[in-house]
Amino acid sequence: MRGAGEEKRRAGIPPRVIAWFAENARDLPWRRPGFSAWGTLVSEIMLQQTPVARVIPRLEQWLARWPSSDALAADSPAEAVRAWDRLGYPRRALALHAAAVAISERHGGRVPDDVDALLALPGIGDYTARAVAAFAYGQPVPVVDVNTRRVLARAVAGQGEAGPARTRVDLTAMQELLPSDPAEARAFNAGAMELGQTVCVARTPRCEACPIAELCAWRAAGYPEYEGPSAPRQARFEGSDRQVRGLIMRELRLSDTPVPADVIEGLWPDSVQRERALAGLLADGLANGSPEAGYSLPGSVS
DNA sequence: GTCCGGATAG
DNA sequence: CTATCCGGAC
Repeated sequence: MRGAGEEKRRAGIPPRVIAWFAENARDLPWRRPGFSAWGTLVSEIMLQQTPVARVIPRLEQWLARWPSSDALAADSPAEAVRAWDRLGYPRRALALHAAAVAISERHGGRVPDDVDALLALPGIGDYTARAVAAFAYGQPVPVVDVNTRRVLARAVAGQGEAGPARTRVDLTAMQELLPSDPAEARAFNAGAMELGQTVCVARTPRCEACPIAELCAWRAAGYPEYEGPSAPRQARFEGSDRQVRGLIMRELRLSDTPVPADVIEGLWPDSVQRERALAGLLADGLANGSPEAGYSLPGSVS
C-alpha cells in the first residue's frame, strides 16, 4: 500500500521536470517549431540505436533529399540504405523505406497519429510509435526510452538501475506520472528523457544538478547498490558478425554494379563467419544476388 | 577497452 | 524471454 507522503512526493516529480526542461532543453532539430511529423518519424528511427550527435547531420541530409514519406517511397530501398551510410543497423533504413511505402499506400502519405497504426508500420515499436504520437501530434501517451526507465527506477522505485526492459510495467509506471494536459504530458515525456540523458546518467549521475533530487527515492534511501537482474551486456564489436556485416554493406553501398563474390571473400578471412554474415544480409533483404551474379543492394537499378 | 541505444525473429 | 543487429566517441 502506498502512503500519502509517497503520493505527494511522486506528484511533485512531473512539474519539477517540466520546469527544468523548459530551462534546459537542448536546441535540437526535431524540437524546432513546425518540424514535420515525417521528420519526427525519421529522427526517432535514427535515434533508436544512435547517439544524438551522430544523428543530426544525417537527419538534415535525409530530410533535404526526402522531405516527405511520398518522396522516399518513390525512391529505391537501395538509395535509402546508401543514404543511411554508417549510422549502423541498416535494417532501420530498409524498414524506414518500407514504412514510407506503407504510409503512402495506406495513409495517403500522412504519417498516422494513432499509436496502433504506427505500431503496424515496419521498424516502429513501442518507443517510436508513442514518441511520434506524443511529439508530432501532442498526444498524452507515455513515452519510455532507456533514459526515462533509469529516471523512474531511481526517483520512483528507489533503485540504482532499471534492469532489463519490461515494456508493460515501464509504460504503466510512466502513465501513472503523466499529466493529463497534452502540453504538460509532452514536456514531461521529453523532459524525463532529457534528464536521464544529461543529468541522471548511468555511471556518474549529477544529483547536484537534478531538479528532483529532493524527491528521489534512490537518494532518500542512501543510494543502495542495485540488487536485481542486470540488463544484458552488448557483445564485443571487434571480430563480431556485426563487424563483418558492416564491411560487406560498406562494399555494396560503394558499388554501382554487383559486387563479385571474390571481392566479398577478400573482406574477411574466416569463411564460415563471412558466409554467415552474407546469408544474414540476404535473409534481412539488405542484399540481393548470388555467387555467380555478385551482390547488390536491394532494389538497385543495375 | 567501454559506452550508448530500440525492434524483431525465434 | 533471449539473441541478434552497427559504428563512432571517449
